[in-house]
Amino acid sequence: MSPADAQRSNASHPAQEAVARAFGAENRARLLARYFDATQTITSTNAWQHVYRLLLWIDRTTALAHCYESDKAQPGRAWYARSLAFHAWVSNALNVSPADLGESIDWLFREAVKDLASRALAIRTAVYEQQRAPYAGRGFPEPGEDPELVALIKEVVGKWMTEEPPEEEFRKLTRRIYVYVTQENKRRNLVGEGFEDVIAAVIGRLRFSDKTEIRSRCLLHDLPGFHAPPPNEKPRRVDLALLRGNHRTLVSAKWSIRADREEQFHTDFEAYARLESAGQDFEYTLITNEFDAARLKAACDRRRQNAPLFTHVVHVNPDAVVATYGEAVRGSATAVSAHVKDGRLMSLEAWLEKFGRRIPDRSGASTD
DNA sequence: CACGAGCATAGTCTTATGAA
DNA sequence: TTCATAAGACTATGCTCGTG
Repeated sequence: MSPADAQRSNASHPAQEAVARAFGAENRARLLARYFDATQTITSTNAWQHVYRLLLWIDRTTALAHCYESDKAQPGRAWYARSLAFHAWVSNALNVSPADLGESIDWLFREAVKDLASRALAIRTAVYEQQRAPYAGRGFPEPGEDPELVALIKEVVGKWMTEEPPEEEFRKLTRRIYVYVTQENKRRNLVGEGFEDVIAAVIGRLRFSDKTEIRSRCLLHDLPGFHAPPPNEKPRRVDLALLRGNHRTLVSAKWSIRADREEQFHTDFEAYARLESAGQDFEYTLITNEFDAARLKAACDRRRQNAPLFTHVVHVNPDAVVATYGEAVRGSATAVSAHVKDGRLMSLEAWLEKFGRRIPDRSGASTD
């Protein structure tokens, strides 16, 4: 946190008070501190549970835990069955009923947006009146006017209405619906950077035998043993960097993966390798919550020259992927279950365990 | 404080491929 | 022909930072 950030953040802020940037680094850190301070045990084994409690959410169109693109997860389509299986698996693993899962997950988003809705609906009345004044009396539409949506509502529930609501109330309703629906689009930022934050927070709270320094979204050349890029090249950032002794792990943390974004894995690594200045190996590890078998397979198999691109490919919980695909395993899913079995697709737990055990004295030199 | 550029996050939508 | 999978393109959004 920079001095300016520290100055802005007021320690006496009550938890519910409005914050300037609900999804910003400062507020995420504040919320995560609150969450983890109230959490007794954080272990490699339950790390994935914290990830899901904090970040996983319910897809409103299916009312099931989100694991795949919404359009392919609609009732009757292939991923609806898998979404059901995933929902069942998560509920069971978190020890809540399928009906209550929604209240047990998505903590970070639900906390961050708590006062966003009311702020989105708020109108600075004086300014608003002034803005509309020149057009007064000309029948200009009011904000929230949406005859089609109103017609839809009336069509479905109208017969239960004892009287016709005033137009103004319908405008309030349509505005609230709009805010509610579009709120979902704001999730992406929080999931993405929040994923990095949560992993960093978990690692920071695990008791490793060796001290580990964790940096989020830092510049590559601020890490030991990396050059600054030439002036005509933009500086590189690393999602997550773990430093321990002379051991450097660069982590790419992606909640989900798409083909076009995969290309970046390669160009990022190419830059990292080219700008390496210490003449020593570094790890390049992917952590993801992607559920698509083909994308996971591609990440596991992706190569650079004569070696796998990623030192490790880590999934929040591969058991969830296996359970989601269920019995009907074919195509890429076959390869993925093989990768799970042979450890190429690692669980977050296994990766944290492995990381916690490693002692960086490969050279045999004294660490004193 | 307002504004915009630039970067970054992710999900959604569209098109291509291949198998039944 | 139909459908799921796979690959790729596109979009909605927020934060940070610099500028006026």
